[in-house]
Amino acid sequence: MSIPRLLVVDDDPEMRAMMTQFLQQNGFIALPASSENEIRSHLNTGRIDLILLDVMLGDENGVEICARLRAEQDVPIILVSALSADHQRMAGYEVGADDYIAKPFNPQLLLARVRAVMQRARRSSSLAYRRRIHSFRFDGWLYDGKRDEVHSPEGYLVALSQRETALLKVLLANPHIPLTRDEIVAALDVTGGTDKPEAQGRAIDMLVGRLRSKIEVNPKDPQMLRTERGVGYVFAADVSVQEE
Amino acid sequence: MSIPRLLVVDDDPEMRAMMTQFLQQNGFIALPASSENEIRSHLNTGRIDLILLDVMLGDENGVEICARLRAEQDVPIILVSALSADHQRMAGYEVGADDYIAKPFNPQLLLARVRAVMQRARRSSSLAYRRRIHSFRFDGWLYDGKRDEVHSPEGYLVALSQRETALLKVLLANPHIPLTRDEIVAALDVTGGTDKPEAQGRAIDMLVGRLRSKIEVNPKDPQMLRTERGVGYVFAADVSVQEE
DNA sequence: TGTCAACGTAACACGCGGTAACAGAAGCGG
DNA sequence: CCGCTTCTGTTACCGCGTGTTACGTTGACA
Repeated sequence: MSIPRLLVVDDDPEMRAMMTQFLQQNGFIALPASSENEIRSHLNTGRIDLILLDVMLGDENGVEICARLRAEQDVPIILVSALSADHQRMAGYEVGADDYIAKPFNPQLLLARVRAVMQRARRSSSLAYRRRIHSFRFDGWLYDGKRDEVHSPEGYLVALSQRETALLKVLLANPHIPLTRDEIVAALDVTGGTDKPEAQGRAIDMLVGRLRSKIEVNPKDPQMLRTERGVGYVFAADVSVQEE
Repeated sequence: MSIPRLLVVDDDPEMRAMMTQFLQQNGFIALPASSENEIRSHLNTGRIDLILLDVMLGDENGVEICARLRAEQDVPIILVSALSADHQRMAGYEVGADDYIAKPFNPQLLLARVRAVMQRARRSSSLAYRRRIHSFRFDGWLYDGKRDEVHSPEGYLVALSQRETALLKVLLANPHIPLTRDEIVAALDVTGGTDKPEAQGRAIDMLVGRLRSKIEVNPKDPQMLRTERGVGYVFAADVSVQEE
């Protein structure tokens, strides 16, 4: 499956950072935004699968923005607000929001809602779903999101295990950012491996090593999957998204 | 559009009466039901636009019923429950419910949710209103629901057993989402095989294997019926509904 | 240069899932 | 009633992916 691209709209920089970070850790691509203009620019330039929209946006109003977007586009929207009063909720639904979450929220619940809404959207049209599948290019390599396959620069098909593919996807979604082992574990648990709650020993190191042995020219001197001593791992390749 | 027809499923007669009455007063046609059998009889005899399904149904379980219905039909479902714990919510969403309401609820909120879900269903193409979906196309293959037959991309008629066909239908109804063995078992028990209550050993694995051997080009490297280690099985083909 | 923690990885262990072989069960024709 | 066939669940075996452990290596820092 392709990696969902979410737009996180909140005028509080701290809140925005926290949410994007959390979503990134869980395998999503999360893009920050803070105004209606930014939302529109994102919608015009790239694919967006779902918008998390704060209701209180300084001088702008999330509910009204939601109404305007709904009038034009079919992108799923989840409203987020500190006001959980019923009438607020209703205002959200009446305006066409797909869901409504009250702040502060349980992160796991947020994930469940996001998935549920996206699942609904997917079910509603396999055509729209097909358009969402995309591929990545990185340093001559190609990850084909359609078939979940990886091709070397020479065109050979490289067989990666499920878990290795999952790791690669997490890296592709977070290029140039150092990921701690815990972050990777969190992201992989979503992508679907065995779910041990915590402390998986050195499983991540092994996984990284195995992936390196398959996609690095010289695994002893990794160029793409670099290690940041004391921190974690960084994907240092030039990553570009390949629209299908 | 005609007047929406809702199905109110609750085992408490008083609650049932209250809800149907309230919904009737607000312009809906509300039909009472108290068991899975009654739901199915309604779905078979007339149009139902949305089901309000109580989670606690005496000896039956709303969540499981929801899973089974979802496997076959695309009717919108709102789960209703006295338990509002987060994990309960998630169980509902995971199973494909369109929304989840905690009892006791604000009547106005109930109305808002019902309208929101139906609005969504309408927006998501007319799929929800095709009560009887007969045929599916998937990766060149054709499942003819009218004759319960499966045709290969080359046009050959492939003979599937009753149980294999049932599994295929469950998969077609849930493309791209991982189904656990338990979910598949639940769905199949309805679709009509032998009904052993629980724990069917590895029957599902066998069934999947046999279906693979018949519809996969290379059963050793399945492209459509993929396995998600530690989770279950995913139908990864491009599925499109074929209007009759 | 010595020390120690972090990292790489070989070797092992374990559990999930594929599947061959077998066993009932149900249908069918004689 | 008896074989024969077909369908389907059970059991057992095995391969493979993945986590664990152990040990060697590297690199930062005093």
